[in-house]
Amino acid sequence: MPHNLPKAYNPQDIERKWYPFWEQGGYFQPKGEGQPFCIVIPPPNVTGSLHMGHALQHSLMDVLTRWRRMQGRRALWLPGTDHAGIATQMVVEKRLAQEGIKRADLGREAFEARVWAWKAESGGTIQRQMRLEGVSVDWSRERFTLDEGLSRAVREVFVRLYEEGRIYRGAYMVNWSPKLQTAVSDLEVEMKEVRGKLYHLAYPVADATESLVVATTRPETMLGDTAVAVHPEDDRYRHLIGRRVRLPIVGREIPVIADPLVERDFGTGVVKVTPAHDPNDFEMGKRHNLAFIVVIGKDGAMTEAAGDGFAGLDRFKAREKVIERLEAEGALVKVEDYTHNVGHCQRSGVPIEPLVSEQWFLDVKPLAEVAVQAVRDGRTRFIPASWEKVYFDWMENIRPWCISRQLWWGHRIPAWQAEDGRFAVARSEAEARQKLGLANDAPLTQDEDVLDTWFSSALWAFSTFGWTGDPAQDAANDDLRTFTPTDTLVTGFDIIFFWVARMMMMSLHFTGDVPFRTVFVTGLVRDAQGQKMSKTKGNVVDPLDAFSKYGTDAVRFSLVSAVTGANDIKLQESKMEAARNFANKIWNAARFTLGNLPDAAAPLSAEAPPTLADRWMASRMTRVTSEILDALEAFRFHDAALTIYKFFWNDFCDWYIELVKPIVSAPEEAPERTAARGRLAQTLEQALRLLHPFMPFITEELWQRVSPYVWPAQARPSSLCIAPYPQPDEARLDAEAERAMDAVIGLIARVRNIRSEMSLPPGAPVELHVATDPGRLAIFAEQRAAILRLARASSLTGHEALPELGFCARSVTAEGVRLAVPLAGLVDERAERARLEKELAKREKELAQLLEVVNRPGFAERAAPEVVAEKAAQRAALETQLAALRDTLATFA
RNA sequence: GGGCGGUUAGCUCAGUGGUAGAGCAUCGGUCUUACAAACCGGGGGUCACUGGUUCGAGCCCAGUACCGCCCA
Repeated sequence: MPHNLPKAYNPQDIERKWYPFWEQGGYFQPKGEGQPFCIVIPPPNVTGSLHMGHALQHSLMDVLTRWRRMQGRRALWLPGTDHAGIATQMVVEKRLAQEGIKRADLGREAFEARVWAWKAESGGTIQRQMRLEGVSVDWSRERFTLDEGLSRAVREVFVRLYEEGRIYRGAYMVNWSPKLQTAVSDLEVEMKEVRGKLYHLAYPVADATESLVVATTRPETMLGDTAVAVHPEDDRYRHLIGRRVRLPIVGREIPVIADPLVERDFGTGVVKVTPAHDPNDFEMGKRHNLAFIVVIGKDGAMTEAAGDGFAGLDRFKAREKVIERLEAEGALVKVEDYTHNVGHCQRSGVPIEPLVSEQWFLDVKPLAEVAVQAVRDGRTRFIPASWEKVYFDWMENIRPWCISRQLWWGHRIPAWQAEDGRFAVARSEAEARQKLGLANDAPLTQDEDVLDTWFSSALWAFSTFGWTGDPAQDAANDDLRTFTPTDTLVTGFDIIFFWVARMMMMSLHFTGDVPFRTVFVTGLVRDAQGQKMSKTKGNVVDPLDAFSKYGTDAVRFSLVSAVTGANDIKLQESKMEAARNFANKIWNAARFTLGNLPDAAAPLSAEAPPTLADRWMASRMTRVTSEILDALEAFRFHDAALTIYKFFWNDFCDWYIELVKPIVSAPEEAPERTAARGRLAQTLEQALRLLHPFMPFITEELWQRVSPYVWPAQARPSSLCIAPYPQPDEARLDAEAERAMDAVIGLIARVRNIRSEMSLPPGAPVELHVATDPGRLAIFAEQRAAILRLARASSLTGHEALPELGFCARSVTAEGVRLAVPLAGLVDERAERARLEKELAKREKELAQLLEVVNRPGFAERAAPEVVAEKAAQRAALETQLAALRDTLATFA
């Protein structure tokens, strides 16, 4: 017995040892001359740790990469991490806060040093965890968004976009997070329904007795109102256009303007205009040359301009106070409950303050058009394709991207200002001086802001390969030439806008090609109840806990099996348990196989011809292999996983192993035994190769043990990861063997059913009589031993027609094979009669359903000929079965 | 308000227009020396609803209800 496998599969024992073997063996580096295959990883937060979403996506990427590598492709899965500006800075600030330190106390340089220190301390966690996942990434090509190379790419891209006039700087309305003290992009604003109030305020018209009533949800901004507006075609107010109203509390006189942006049916149809604090008002303010009065500062508190009694108050406190004052002045007409959507900072949760601020913007519109076209042309496709519409909709309504952040952790904007106030955007300080025509020692100050993290992520698909932007250098860059455009991106739908769309734009703009050919979109991993996992809910499942509980292979398999389209996945213990059981099944099938192999690990000769079971197995293997390949090519992960699961468990274990058992474990040496053992080893070996992308650890462990019996020593690959992925071999398709096996399996199943239904004692041997055509009888005769053993029969007698056998249990298989099991003395006749009636009823129902189809008017003429023929065959088979059952029942009367 | 997705067995979900499937759960029986994390057998479904197309609809079309997500 050339193995010492423990009886039960214990994942811990085997999962530790293979990753170092693979990594040290360099198996994950692209090799050879095969067609390249490349995936770049969505870079996780460098200081983060693994969650179930990673586990899902990494499992899928690993399936694809390992599969392609085994197919002989020059496969590269490039890993890396993201500096995650806001998230990381927040964590470090929180840690500093525990020491009672504020970021401002430290100053920029010291703070940055602290972040790097934190990165050094916590960094590496996710890489270690990824190794536990078994991901076949090439660590030698690992990248980090703040690496020198990637940073250079960021500067290059920034400078070029600036020179092209696509990046510009200016004071515009942005989404300001008073908590984070930075601008954020539109995407980082989450609209939340808020139950608030709608305040109706009366602004008296100057030199008149009437008032205009405006409705607002944010009365505190009235301190900064510089107009009220009505719709130009609103007859109710037409006469007031151009007049002035007096702002309560403040006393300022402001104009009544007409603007088509005003919604006539909102409130009274008159709106207050606060150009400095509302995006719509900002537009109106510009159109009508209104004054911009900033009454709310970046800290969310009222400014001096808000006036006495308000300056310094928090914006929400100020609201209360404004209301008090308005009420006192009699300007508060009414207050009603009002539910509306308010933008909140996605990261910190606080309400966003729209305010005007000096920021850097990227005009993405022209880039978006190119990126849309690439998907329309099919140069990049989304799977499922329905996401393309989402992508188009967003891209077609895209607005300038605010790319500057008032943070310290990130890529500092490559813009320098001279003492005279002029500034230059450049790749370096030296270049800036040159551009400004300054001396080498002239003082310059670099822009304080950093870039949105997603700006560097947008370059990920080419910056990671060492792109420089210099045509000569890039042409000489092997990796860049070989692996871009990459093949597949696997990512969540939640970052299609943040990341996928922006990579499309940047890659197309700077490399002239798409970043990837296919985007496979995944859903969210939710908890067993379908709730989104979150720390506050406490329902987060740590993948590492799942790995140690069920085994990494099992968790991976359960995740991959759950992937259908981009549907969300509910993480269920029962699914992981089932996968663990599957791993155990594989383990034990290998134990059986190895336990029947000789000590000498060498390929076994096959001097005996293949048995029916062998031919059937080979044929099934071929079919299953092509089904798996079809599924993988089409990203149907669930189908691929389920196909191999059913094949391994139902075909290989339940039938093939059971059928070869007596032969392979025969006590005496014989060519048949050697051949059977060899074929068993080959089948297992091939199945392990099919399974490897899904369950890398257990398959490597077992393959290392069984492959020496299959591969000649010189030809044997040193690892399963580089062994060839099975190819369907048409020559091994054997319809005849499949038909014969179906008959054998059908017969055994009928006998087992009789046994169980008649409650025959499990050990009681039964005599089995069968009647069918001579061809099948010959098959049964040949398979006699197997039938006797698996049906637990003591004898098998073939007949042309069943003879008089006394009291029997009788049945008929789907193929029309009649069978009888004499039961005299074992059970009473009524039980058998009841069983037969039940079966008869079942078949009659089937026939009735079938006849309904067949006899439908028009069926014969209009249905496809194959279908008509198939139905006819089914009908004949059913009628044969029914006749047999009725014959039998007649003997009871 | 616009768009997208979902509604199939007790639960979670598959399902290419041709007699509804899986895993778990359930019921009955088995320690049959690879595996009790297993084996053998069984039960369980007006495929949300209403129309339409078709010889034939879980699948295609239109609408309704409920649930979820995205965008405004």
